[in-house]
Amino acid sequence: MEDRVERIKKQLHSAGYKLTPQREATVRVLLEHEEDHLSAEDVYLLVKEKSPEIGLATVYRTLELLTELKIVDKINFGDGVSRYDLRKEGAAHFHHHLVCLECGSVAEIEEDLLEDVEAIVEREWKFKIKDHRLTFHGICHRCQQKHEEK
Amino acid sequence: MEDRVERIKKQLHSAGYKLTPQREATVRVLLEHEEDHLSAEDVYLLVKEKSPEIGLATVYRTLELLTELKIVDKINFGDGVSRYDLRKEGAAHFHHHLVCLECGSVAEIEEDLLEDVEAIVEREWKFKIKDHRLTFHGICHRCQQKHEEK
DNA sequence: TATTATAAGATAAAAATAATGATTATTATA
DNA sequence: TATAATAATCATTATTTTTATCTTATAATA
Repeated sequence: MEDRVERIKKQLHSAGYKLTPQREATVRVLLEHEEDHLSAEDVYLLVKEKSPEIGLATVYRTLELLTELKIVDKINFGDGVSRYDLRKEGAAHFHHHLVCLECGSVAEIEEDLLEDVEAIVEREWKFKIKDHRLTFHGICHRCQQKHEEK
Repeated sequence: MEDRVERIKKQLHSAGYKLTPQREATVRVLLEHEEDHLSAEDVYLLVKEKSPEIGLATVYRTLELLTELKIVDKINFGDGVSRYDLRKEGAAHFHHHLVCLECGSVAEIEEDLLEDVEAIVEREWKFKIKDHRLTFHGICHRCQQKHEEK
């Protein structure tokens, strides 16, 4: 945990920014909720628990900054709010998501899976891929089982 | 064009909705701009050119309805606005996008490309896939050439 | 320490979307 | 065809999310 904060601090520094207490608090919330997909509002409320004096605008600005530095990814599952997802360290590519249409759960897939597809796209469309977003919408295992029980 | 409107009309009917003049005007705008990725505002302005009496709320509701019926897909490229994209007829799956980070152009890929990946996800994660979203962010062919010229 | 730059906080503003309510149009039925 | 029931519309307002502004505070540098 501490070393990850430390590394993010360095990333900020090398881009000319500082890890202020507010920014650190925000980063820590993101680290503590790595599995979730928090909206700006979610992050704000969680940061507020520990640092009640922080402002919403600061959280927004921090998330924007972290997105710019590719420390987090801003994603949208179609529910109207942007969500922020910490990039895994050393991950060349953004991970994928499985969004359950019934219970709303969001699972992550770390494996790349797209290597072949990307090779095809780069070759056939002459498009230089920098990043990708892949989300599957469907029914998660648990919700499928619920149906079977009936 | 006419037959596509006709088919969308049938899709609406079979779901218990009607193709009102306002809805038809909206659908026609979508058909005429199939290559673009229009925001609700864009659609509204275009529909207004031909049917100036239409209201923004109607456009929003129509787009919502069309999304519900899977006639259009609501997508988000991360720029804050939802965009609406007509589903290709007979397309079992939503097409993919190539978003250029430099010029902002959005190209479409009709080919599925994900069959293998989906098979893996369904098997390994026991996730029943209903739909997917795949977007590549990168540099389009034209922008790459611009660089080479320099 | 004085000066300058950067960041924070609070609030207001903007933008996008959704909801409401009154009115009109359409469809089905008598 | 007239009437009732339903559905859709417009105009407006409200809500939600995000961004901008302005002042104050903090930190870095000369």
